[in-house]
Amino acid sequence: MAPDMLPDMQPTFRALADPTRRDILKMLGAQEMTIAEVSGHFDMTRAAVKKHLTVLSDGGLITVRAKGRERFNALNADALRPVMDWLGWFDQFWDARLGDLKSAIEQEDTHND
Amino acid sequence: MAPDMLPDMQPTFRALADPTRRDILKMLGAQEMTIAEVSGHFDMTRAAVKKHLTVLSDGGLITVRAKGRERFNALNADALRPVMDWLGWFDQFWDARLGDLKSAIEQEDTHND
DNA sequence: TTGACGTGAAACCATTTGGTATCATATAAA
DNA sequence: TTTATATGATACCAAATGGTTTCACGTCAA
Repeated sequence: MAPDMLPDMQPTFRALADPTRRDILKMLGAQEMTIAEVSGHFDMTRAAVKKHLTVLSDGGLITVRAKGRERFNALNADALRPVMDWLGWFDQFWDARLGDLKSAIEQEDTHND
Repeated sequence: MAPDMLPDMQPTFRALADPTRRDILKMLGAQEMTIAEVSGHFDMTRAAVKKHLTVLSDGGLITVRAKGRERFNALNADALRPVMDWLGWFDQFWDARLGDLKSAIEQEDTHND
């Protein structure tokens, strides 16, 4: 049972720390978009949006597919898994108002330690 | 049914974006600590740690209780709730490997829209 | 009362960050 | 082929960030 190589979450947490980037992620949840399309939703230059997309890509949160001269940016929600897991550690300190749900999850995840 | 005032998650996401601060949060999960105690675990000055604690406090992630000349910093895990909720929106894009758990959660949370 | 101790706060510094403008390059269309 | 389009990349800038040092202040103990 070698310990799993845990991914470096830092670029992901970093990517999530900016509100514009969080908005972009939600937008990409609806559909994949080119840089120009994403830029159309914000009051900033395409270059600035491009930088945000690079940070999101560094965090693994989006994937880029090239087609001709266009680049389609798509959400990669799986990159949120390590973040969710990290946050999940703090479940033990929450109020009991979600007790039912919590115990269900813990039972399901018992083998995950 | 007035829409809930959603908290400003930005200071919380910001606070989570730094690895030192994430480490501090986990430390405070074990026990509340003074600044000096927290500082003892890091290779940086007390002043630097104090700044991190301020950022964590701004994000609502810790509470500070004064006793004499000491300040006890305690974890406030409830501030992670909005973050978890925000991330939870992306569940719909995950693989189905947790399908059982997911559907259980969704059923439980149906009234939460 | 006099120190020692724990903390707060300010000034300062290098680096990072989020934005801009500008130019280069590859592809699509006329 | 020529031109328009979509993107990449670079230089530049102001502000924020993460760290330091230094000093002031309240509290506990001799």
